[in-house]
Amino acid sequence: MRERILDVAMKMFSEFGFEKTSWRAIAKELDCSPGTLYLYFENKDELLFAVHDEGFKLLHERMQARMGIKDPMLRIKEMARAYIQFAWDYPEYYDLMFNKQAPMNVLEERHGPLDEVDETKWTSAMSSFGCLYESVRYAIEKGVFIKDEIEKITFSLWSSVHGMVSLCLCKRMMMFPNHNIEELVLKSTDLVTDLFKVKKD
Amino acid sequence: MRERILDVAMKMFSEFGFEKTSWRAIAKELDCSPGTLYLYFENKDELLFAVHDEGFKLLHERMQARMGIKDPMLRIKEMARAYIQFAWDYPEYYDLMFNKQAPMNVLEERHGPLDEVDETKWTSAMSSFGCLYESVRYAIEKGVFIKDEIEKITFSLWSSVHGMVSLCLCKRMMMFPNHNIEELVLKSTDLVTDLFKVKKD
DNA sequence: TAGTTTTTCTGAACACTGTTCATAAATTTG
DNA sequence: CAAATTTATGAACAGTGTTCAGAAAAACTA
Repeated sequence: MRERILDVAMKMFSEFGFEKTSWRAIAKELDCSPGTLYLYFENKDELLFAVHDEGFKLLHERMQARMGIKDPMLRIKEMARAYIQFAWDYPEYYDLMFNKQAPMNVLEERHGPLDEVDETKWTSAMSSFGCLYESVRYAIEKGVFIKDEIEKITFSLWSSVHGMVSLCLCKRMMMFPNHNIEELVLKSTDLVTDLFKVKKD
Repeated sequence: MRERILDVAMKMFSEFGFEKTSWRAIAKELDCSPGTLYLYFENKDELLFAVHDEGFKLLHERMQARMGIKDPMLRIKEMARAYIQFAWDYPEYYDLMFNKQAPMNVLEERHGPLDEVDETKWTSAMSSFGCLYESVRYAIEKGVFIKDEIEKITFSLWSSVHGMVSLCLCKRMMMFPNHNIEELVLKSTDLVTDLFKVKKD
């Protein structure tokens, strides 16, 4: 039953946006009363957390699938592409995973103040991040990426792509009229990634 | 009167967060009825748009103040710092300016679908962006930055910093435990900015 | 000043939200 | 079959943004 709710909720979130999908509407779609949902999710934030978690599982799948790529540069670029594609495919999940407060409230309730919650408490998100981290480490090891703190490089890379995607999804791209936005994102991602290459000439 | 409302609203948004500041609460603070506010703002989205606009004016002030810096590299770094500091100073405004839907709804109502709204309709935001764009152009002209499409570089740079700030404000930094987050942001911003320098040796 | 028009404001009412809880139905257990 | 336990209900609550007939205040006119 819990899975049925999650399933219906995710479909409705994808279709109408999760801000416009009310508790009552979900109940109606499932032919049950609003109260019933509370037997399976403590509140709306918990439902959103569950969706956010499923989203990370989907993202992780796509990133994990590229971990086999031997060429370090290609692997990172393909990962970035997968990340971007995920955002285009599931904009509502992406929003939940990286922008919204709601899912984080659950973490906060469970484990106290967020800045004291360590990475082991947010495993779904960590596994996706782990793919990128590991790939950056690999690229440095192979002498393809510049030598610097892995955390710094990983964070920079991730922030760049997230920033682009986020600005697009939040419709803050009016300063680039006459541009194919999705193409600009891909081109810029390539540019940034290339910047981390060691210069040898 | 309109300014008085805006003033009180901004203070309340800063203090309690704009999601938790209700129309009624603002009215109460102003000792007037909820209906009165509708004489000056058509709805909550318009109020949020006005706040978002004021936010951009503040940001633009800080960026404009750095336009006089002669050293291209230093200017861009100082601009990034100013941008970041703005986010730490006014997290609620930042959220409104770059993450939230609400203010964009107003633009959409006024000028149709967002992807058809050109940059002239979003002047407050454009002026801040213009500072960065101009500085990137300047850095390329002076031979400090690599030669590439200005749009691509500007977008990459802006996305990086926005991405970092955004991830911090949205509390998505648990993957970096034992890190001073604000320091990581500054160091990573420096790193990324330096990557755009032309290699001459 | 008195009367009329115009502007400003009110607060009850509406439709909606997430959430709670006594009650009822269904199911499992003895 | 009866008792106990699980599962489900839907009215009720306090909250949200928004609307609108009517009241108060201000401005203008005679």
